[in-house]
Amino acid sequence: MGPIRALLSGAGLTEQQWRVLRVVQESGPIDPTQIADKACLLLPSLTRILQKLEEKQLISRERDKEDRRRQVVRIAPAGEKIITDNLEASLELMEQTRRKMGVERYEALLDLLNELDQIDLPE
Amino acid sequence: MGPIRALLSGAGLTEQQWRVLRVVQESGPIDPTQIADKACLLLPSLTRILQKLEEKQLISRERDKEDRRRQVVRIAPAGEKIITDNLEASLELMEQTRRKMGVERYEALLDLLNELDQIDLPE
DNA sequence: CACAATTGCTAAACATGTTAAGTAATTCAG
DNA sequence: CTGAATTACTTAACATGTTTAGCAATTGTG
Repeated sequence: MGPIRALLSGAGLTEQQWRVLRVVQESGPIDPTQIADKACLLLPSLTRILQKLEEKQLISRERDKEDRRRQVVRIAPAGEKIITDNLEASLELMEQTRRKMGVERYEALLDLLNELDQIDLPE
Repeated sequence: MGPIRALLSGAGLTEQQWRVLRVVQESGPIDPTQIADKACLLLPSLTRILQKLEEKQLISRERDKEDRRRQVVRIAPAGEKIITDNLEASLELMEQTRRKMGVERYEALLDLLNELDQIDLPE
């Protein structure tokens, strides 16, 4: 992730803030619990990240009207802009790593990591 | 690492503190730069960890007499005890994961991770 | 309906990762 | 030999991982 972090630091974002922003952008209005699930973050971490993103006005939050325990998170215009400004370069960097390592080996690595994750969860 | 963290929390240690302690125990008197290398830690992180381990009297530190920029870290008796009390269970937990995943797949995962590490470093 | 359990999130405390500066000791070039 | 690198750490600041508590809203049950 080193090169990607370098790219994002130019936009004033960390790796996780970027991941959360992308999840919100891709999924549309979404609640924090689902964001945490998709971005592989625990809720306490996400709480802080959402606070930062909201301060920077990259997202907006409001209470869910059906269930007032929940929130609805939406991406804000400034957030959209950061994504369009950086998504292409970010994907290219990932693609580079994938190619350098070899697509097959790369996929094998992801599979093995998922397997490890599955195996260790039940403990 | 979840189960191992649970084991170590009983001994009042974190995963990294344990890793550093083991490196010091295995290598004998050693300086922080080499510890950081073996334990895959950056020096700022290691500085704090050594401070904690020293507070707990699990290690001792002294200046190197040849080069006073350096330190020599040694394991203390209480540190030895923690290791003998926990090493076996810790190794057994790792072995379990290894077996559950399949020894071949496990080794393949380690190889692929090393490869990824090598590939991304030169960037 | 009242109350206990659950759910969704936040707060706080502690440990580490990461980067940038700072300090003291040592080395090296001119 | 002396001032400019370099080396070995340490400190500080910020972000996140992790665990444990806490609070408010909601749900389930008798």
